[in-house]
Amino acid sequence: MLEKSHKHITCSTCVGRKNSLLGSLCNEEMEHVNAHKACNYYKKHQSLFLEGSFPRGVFCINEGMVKIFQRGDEGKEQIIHIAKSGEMVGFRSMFSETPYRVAAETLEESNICFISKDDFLNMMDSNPVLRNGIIKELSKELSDRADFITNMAQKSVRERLAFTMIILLEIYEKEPINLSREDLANFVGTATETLIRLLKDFKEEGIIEVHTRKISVLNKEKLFAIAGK
Amino acid sequence: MLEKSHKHITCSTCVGRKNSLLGSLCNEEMEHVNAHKACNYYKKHQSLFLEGSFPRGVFCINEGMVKIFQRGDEGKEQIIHIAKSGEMVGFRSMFSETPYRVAAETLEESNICFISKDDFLNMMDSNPVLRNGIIKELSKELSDRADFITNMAQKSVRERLAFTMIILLEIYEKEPINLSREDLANFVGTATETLIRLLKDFKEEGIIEVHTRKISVLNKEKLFAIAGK
DNA sequence: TTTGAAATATGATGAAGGTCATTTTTTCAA
DNA sequence: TTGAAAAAATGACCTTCATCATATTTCAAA
Repeated sequence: MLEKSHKHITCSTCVGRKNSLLGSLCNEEMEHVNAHKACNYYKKHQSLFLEGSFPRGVFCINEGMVKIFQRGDEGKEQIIHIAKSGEMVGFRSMFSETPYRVAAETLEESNICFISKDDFLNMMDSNPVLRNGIIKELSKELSDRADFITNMAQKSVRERLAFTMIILLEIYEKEPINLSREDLANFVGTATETLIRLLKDFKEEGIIEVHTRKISVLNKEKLFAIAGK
Repeated sequence: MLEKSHKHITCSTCVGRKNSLLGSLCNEEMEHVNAHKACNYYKKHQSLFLEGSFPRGVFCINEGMVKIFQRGDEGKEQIIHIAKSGEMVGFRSMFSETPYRVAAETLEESNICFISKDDFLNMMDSNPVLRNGIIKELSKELSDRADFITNMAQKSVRERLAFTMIILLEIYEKEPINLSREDLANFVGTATETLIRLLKDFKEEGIIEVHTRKISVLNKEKLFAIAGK
């Protein structure tokens, strides 16, 4: 149930928390976060932060989806990651004490809480499990991005689309993939027209089914085969 | 001076240490590392670790250069990073407790020390400055890789070559860039033939000067202009 | 110094995919 | 419900770059 007002969202009942980096907090810590955080309802296409701005804390997604992207020289977006319920965004640049080099924007209406930099860093100092979880997460993402780079460099758009759809399948779980063609193209790293043509191919090959903008995967195995491994 | 035997390299006299993540160690910690680490001389093109193997510790480059790369489906390498004196490699996967998804290999003869996982993790537990340095480094690399992805997705090979040469300029400092055409192509993410043709263009445009395999940059500004920002 | 292998270089060719123009469909607010 | 704007789809065209073939140069070992 999406809370459309600015009402407070209680950490202890947050659906995403159990699988999140904050799952390790003790009751006392959680209560502290709960008392100090700010909760916000975001409409579709609202910005969390912009490239170039300075991090003031971390965003914790209660419900909804957020794209993390960079704008290239000609203004075209490259989506780096799509974050969903339970994930935290905005803490990577916070550690390096540099301006954001990526931007974040909701893909759908979302409830997102904000924990201040000080509160978060204090918790990290005092909670080794949280700390190690963060380090692990950063390391995992580094590996993911290495894969991303290699895919970009060596795979065809068709292969990358298949790979991207597998990732989106995990993000959207049972739901059909619900992204604009442009966002999907910007995730795959191609032109919108090319993406649309490839979606048509996939449709004709019986790999996917499309209802207006929503895409359902019918044949996951074929996707794996195309993506290569 | 490159130590060509397996002689011990003393941390306190290590040229790279002052700028390294281990710069924050106190004397006691440094002595402990010094007493427990293993030092090795590597020939050119020797492997530090392979994709799929399990991390047992971190490699600390005293002298030399190491390429970090992934092998794509057709066996073609994609170079993700080139590490030099003072840098540590191999700790990213160590934190995530997963097999390496990248491989590391020397680009030239090198002296590289090895610190065991336990020793390193213990230090991280007890030294907050080291810990924060690591987190900061991981975050910085995440940003760099986001740039890398966006470049791959949106820039032409010519633009990427210029960008890559700027990075290499920082790595090689005053020295001419000394990489095989194949490695350079695998860093830029293109075919070796295409890379060679572009180098010829750069040469004709007076941007670089080439002596056999060594490349000197004559006009850094032009490189920046081509790379775009 | 010679010789063979590896690295570098060049040429020819074609496919992948980007761009621009235009049409069709969907969405959303009035 | 309708009309306008945004999104999606299609077509035509052309540039970039990968691939394959082959030539030339460099390097190291005999």
